[in-house]
Amino acid sequence: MSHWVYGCLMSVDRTQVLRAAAALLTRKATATMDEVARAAGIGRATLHRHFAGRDALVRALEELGIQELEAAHDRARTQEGPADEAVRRLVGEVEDVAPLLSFLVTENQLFEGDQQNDGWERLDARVSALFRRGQEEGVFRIDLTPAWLTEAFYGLIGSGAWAVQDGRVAAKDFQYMIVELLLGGARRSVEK
Amino acid sequence: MSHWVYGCLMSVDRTQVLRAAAALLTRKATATMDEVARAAGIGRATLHRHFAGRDALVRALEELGIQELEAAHDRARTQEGPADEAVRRLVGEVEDVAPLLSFLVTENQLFEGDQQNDGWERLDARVSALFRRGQEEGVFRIDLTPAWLTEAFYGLIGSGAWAVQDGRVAAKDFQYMIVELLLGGARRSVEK
DNA sequence: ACCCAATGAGACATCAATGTCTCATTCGAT
DNA sequence: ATCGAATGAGACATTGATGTCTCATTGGGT
Repeated sequence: MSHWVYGCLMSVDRTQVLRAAAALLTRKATATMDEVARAAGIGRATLHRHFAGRDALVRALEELGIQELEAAHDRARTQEGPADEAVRRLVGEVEDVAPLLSFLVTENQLFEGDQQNDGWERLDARVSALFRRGQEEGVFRIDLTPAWLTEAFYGLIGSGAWAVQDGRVAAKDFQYMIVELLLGGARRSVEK
Repeated sequence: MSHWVYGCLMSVDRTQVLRAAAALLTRKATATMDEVARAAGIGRATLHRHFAGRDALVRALEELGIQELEAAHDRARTQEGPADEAVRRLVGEVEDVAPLLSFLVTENQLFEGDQQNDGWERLDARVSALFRRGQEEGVFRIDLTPAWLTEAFYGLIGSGAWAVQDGRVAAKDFQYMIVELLLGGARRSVEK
């Protein structure tokens, strides 16, 4: 009586389950394991066989997110060319991971600093280094610290992801809106 | 054997309980009712007598946050003077409510759009109107929509609040960092 | 000095999510 | 065709938070 959409037995695709989980948890962060399982099209028992518990699932999502973010950094080649153009490329490459990133950032704030994944530090360091490089090359202003620019970067990515999801911003404008605000600000500049 | 810090019986100060709850939930959004009660220095039963349940508590916090934000708007006189200066004043006035605002925004994202508090629409409208005014007066660029600028405003406020709480940004720099990034962006402008 | 409203502490039932287990089923590999 | 590994469905116990209740205590108001 059941109907299988595609591939029903033998070896559940772990990555595909993670993507389904990310898609759901991104929209509803409080979704239960049962809901995640249904969203992934598998049984709850099977979900537990692959991920020991909710924590394990979230950590696996963390791994996935970190991997994709590092890949985005690599693709954006953030160490090459003018820093502002590198930021633009980075935002563009990060777009697909933005909702997942937003979820993970919120989730991380709940963790009381006990055991953080090292990946975050590496990513923070890469973003921070990009802004620092921009400052040293005279492209970015020096009165805003790299730490704050990094924080703002994540914040705007998250805001952009939510705005797109809620339909307040068109998906095609995601990169432009974020980059223009992050680099140029809201004030109308005289020149340009 | 017990020691009362101040006022131990008769008529718990509702506002003070809300402030304690806000202070705790801001740091740990998943705190239980029991933890909230302890943080407020009252019994769990008493907490339940004043707020029917967790939902009621969060809604009361929403009311409090909305009231304080509207008060901040009033104090900032966002309809007077140049729009960019009005934004600067607004950020300054909003600073104290920032952590609570951050918590409520996250909490609201979980609600599946069922019953939203009207206050948010009013606040959104005020912020949005400020940015629109700035555009009409030629102070703000017109290629970034007021809706996005509003979203970014909230996002940066939240990022700033977390950055301060985690010690990545000094509390005294809160207003400056947010305003400068929001209005001027990270790019170093030629003039100025 | 008395009374009563409000509190704190704790017992209790309830509920939802979790994690574990069993068992029949189904397909892939041999 | 057969075997076996992995699955789905569901039962079950457990845990943690919630909401309700009782009762002794306290202190302000009269």
